Amino acid sequence: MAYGTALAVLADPTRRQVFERLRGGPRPVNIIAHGLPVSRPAVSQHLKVLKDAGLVEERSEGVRRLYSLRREGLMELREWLDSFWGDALDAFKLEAERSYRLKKRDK
Amino acid sequence: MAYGTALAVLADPTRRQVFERLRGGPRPVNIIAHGLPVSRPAVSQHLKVLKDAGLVEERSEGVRRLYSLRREGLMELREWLDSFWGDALDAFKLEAERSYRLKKRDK
DNA sequence: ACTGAATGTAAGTCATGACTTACCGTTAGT
DNA sequence: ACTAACGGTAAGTCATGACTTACATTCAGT
Repeated sequence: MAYGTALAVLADPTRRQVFERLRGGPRPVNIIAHGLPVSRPAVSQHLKVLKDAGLVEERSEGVRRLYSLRREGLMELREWLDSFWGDALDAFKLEAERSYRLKKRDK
Repeated sequence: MAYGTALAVLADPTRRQVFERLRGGPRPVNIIAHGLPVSRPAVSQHLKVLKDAGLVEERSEGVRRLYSLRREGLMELREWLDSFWGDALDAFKLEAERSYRLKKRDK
């Protein structure tokens, strides 16, 4: 039931912002917190929650701790979502690929 | 940012149960509530939230109100999830299709 | 018209969890 | 060794939201 955890963890807007800031690659807490509307400790707490949920991983580098995305943590949630399209799934996949190609093109 | 709403709404386990009970087709509140660990009014409230989020739709039939899934309400969330696999998306799609075929086979 | 089934809504309670500030540990540089 | 930067943790506050019970509403059947 790990998709339930992922849902709960990503439901919080601030925590989702923290998560999204990791798209561009590993970042230290300092940088992640900069510009966010909450304090640095709050970001630390969010990162802990994200880490416990398997959505983020941590690597120590000297005094810094670099956090990065764990996309695998999203897999179960994705599969759960998929499960709502029964036999329509194939058609949906085609649609998803189409919109993906469109996005790719006008980049 | 409707995917944020979907995340928040589906984060609650009870509400998710309500949502999942609609997989089998439209159902009245009565039936949905039966067997759930909460009262019927609680289910009504959950259904309202789900409806406001566009995840569920309601059709009146006499004194009954039939609620059913709105899968389109999940689309934005799905696209947001997709966006985490950059160029690896194609590879992932193949993987998703593979596991889907497997599931289909041993049904 | 009355009754009962089905459901929404109001009001109030209570737990959870997202913050804050204060503090502590650890590493790097001088 | 001192100091400053980096970051995790403790403790306490406060708002949100998931429940409950009680009540109001609406339709179907007799």
